[in-house]
Amino acid sequence: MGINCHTCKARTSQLCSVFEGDSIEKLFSVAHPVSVEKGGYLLHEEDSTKYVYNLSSGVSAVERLASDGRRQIMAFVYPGDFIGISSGSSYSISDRALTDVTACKWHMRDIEALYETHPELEHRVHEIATRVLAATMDQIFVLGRKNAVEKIAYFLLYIDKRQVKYDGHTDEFTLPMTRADIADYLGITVETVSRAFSLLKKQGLIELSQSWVVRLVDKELLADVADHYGPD
Amino acid sequence: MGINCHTCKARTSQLCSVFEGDSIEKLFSVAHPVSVEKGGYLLHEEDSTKYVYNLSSGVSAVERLASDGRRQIMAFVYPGDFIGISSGSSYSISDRALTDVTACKWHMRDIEALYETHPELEHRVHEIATRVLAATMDQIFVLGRKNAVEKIAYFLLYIDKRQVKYDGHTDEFTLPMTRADIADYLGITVETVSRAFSLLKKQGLIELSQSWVVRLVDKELLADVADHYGPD
DNA sequence: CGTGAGCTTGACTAGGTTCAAACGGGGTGG
DNA sequence: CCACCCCGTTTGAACCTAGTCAAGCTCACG
Repeated sequence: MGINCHTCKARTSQLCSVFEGDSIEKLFSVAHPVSVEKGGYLLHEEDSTKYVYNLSSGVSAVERLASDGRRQIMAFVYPGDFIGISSGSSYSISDRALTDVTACKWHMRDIEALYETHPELEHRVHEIATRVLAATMDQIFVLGRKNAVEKIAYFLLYIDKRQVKYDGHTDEFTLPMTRADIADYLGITVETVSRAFSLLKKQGLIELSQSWVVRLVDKELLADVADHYGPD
Repeated sequence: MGINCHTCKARTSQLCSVFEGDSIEKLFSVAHPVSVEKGGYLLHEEDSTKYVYNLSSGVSAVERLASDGRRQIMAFVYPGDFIGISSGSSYSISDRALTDVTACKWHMRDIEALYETHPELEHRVHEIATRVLAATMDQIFVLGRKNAVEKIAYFLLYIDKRQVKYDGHTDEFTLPMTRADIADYLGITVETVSRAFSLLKKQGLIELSQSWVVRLVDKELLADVADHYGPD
């Protein structure tokens, strides 16, 4: 899998950054590198919650699937992000790779063993949980109280904050997720996502060179739209 | 405020139960009892995150208010529940008392000081955070992928699980929140909440002796409705 | 007994879903 | 190499769920 801490995109993540310089080997020595190809699952609902993951490369989606096929994506996961925070003995969520993905997997027991020599580690794990919670609260507001266009504007700014930019173009990025994924993240349908993209394009707030390559032309205005769009 | 650990409804909460018997005084001695009357706020968005709260009596609502008046309730808080898990230096949420409320307030520093003598305490705090996260994930699914009737059925079962029952009636309870609160929790309008209640009543799944006194007649069927309601 | 906040109900509207068709681009096999 | 096909996307039109606006009701409280 060729994961190397020194070149890893997650090197500066909340977890790994506790270990400076070569001491990172202490953490890496108990890590189990995993790689999953696009469409596969890093994590299944029914899996035991013994393990936690730190994404090294690629993008994945934390999702829940109902018996009748309705899907809800809880979060998109980027390099350095954490997966596996859970209560109970099995996850109630799955994690699907949107691109080919590599990650470090740890037995939670091994992480906890490092708490003694690196007390800061425990604080970080706790910090990660509260940060995830804060992001989740944002999403609750978006799902409950925003209309389709506001949701898409919010989504684009959210992705913009996290996504690696193309070399020259500061505001252009490639979406790793399909329209269906976006729809399932925002609680709307594919068609509505597509119509909202078209509308923002027509208004000149964004440009789409390919359907999955987005350029944010006017972030200020986009933020206004994310705040409020509609009559008056 | 007359809070007394021995009669407190939160005595068996995740936090307090770490201290058995009279040792609870160690926790209580650093607590600041607070009481807020119906409609008041325990917590404001702009407040510092130094403090955490454990509700002793009453019910409150964790909410976020947008500048244009849109409100989203993140959770209803019952005795024993925690408030104040947050990242950053100020809360991005408020907590409004739905009834008269009493709570224990601690400086987070004082709780952390107790970690040394009671290591279990730190685990509990962490456990609380992950539990809150799990509940929040449930809500995301509900907001994103359930229709109005499913939302109400889900809501009633959710309240049923947490709410104190009337002496004789095992399945009858009093709602501390208004229809508007329910609407803001589920991301719908007051009218839609009211119509869904009427529909469930007409179908014989619930009874309403007063608009705020609910009896769940058939929980099994209600659970089915919460899972799926609509065409086919 | 009157008042008002909260709840219910009705009629209409609108935003989003559903169903359907057409488009586009990338990959495969002839 | 090109044609074809498939998957994801876009667009259109009809439909429907939930929102909006408005009126009337209930009940606790002064």
